[in-house]
Amino acid sequence: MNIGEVAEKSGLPAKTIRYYDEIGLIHPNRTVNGYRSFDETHLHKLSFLNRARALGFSIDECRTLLSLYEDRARASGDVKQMAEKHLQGISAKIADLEAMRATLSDLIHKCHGDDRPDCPILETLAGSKDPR
Amino acid sequence: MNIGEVAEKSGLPAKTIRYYDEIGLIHPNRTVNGYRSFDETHLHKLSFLNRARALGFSIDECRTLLSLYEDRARASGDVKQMAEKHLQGISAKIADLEAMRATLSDLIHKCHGDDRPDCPILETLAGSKDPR
DNA sequence: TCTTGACCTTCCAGTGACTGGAGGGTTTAT
DNA sequence: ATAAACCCTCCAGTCACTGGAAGGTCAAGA
Repeated sequence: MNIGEVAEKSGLPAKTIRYYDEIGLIHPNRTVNGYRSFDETHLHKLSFLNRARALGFSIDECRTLLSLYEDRARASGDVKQMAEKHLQGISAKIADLEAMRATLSDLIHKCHGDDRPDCPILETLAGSKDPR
Repeated sequence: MNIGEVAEKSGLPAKTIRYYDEIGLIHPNRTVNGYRSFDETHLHKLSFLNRARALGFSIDECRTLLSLYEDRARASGDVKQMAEKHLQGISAKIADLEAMRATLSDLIHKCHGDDRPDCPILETLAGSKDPR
């Protein structure tokens, strides 16, 4: 398979696949003309990467996950631990964003939003009012 | 005020304040020795920026917010519109992260997490099982 | 056979918003 | 006089791509 085909099948842009090659996440063969050549195993790995990235794992975490995946003697506990740590990070981000959303939503409700210049949003940002 | 003092008062690192100067968000004066010199107005703007950034506004959005703040004839509707659009972005991010969290949490529950190698997390990433 | 268009290649630069560090000048206190 | 605590600029790195330039390759049609 050339890069275009594997890109379509894996769902990853060709650019991204070249990048994954560059940073050593995958090791496609090369044909005589210099084109990258992918087999089913490569496609499988790329799909794996696509799913792991969609779950928010970093490239480094993906590297670890891939090596765990390829290690037939791995302990599922190792994977679970990684996933749990990652889950904590996601939960923390959600909490941050929810705090932002609450504050912002509150400010939006307080702002009449017409042609007049007085605006609780700006006033809060300026520090003249408490954001809660 | 020197940069150290205004950094402490505004809550922003000195490095960040230099960066904001570089990209033209603030325009401190300079003393004869070349040090940046800040007054209350600068401090006020920096605190404004700190709060706006904490609410997740991008630097470009902050630039707009600052100019709206300084425009005595602004319409609060403009600010509200910006804030609403931003709120939508935040809500979208939360939704994405919540979907990740749900999938990940489910996978974690399914993984026994011991010394044995079989692991539903890796199996799902590999595509052999449906993540729902 | 020639050409066109769709592939593929590498390399370089840019994104956002900082952050770290090197290398050096200034000020303040002892 | 010197040491600590400031301040300065400039450069490189972060993360995970993404866009674009400049050019080689291949398959199909006229």
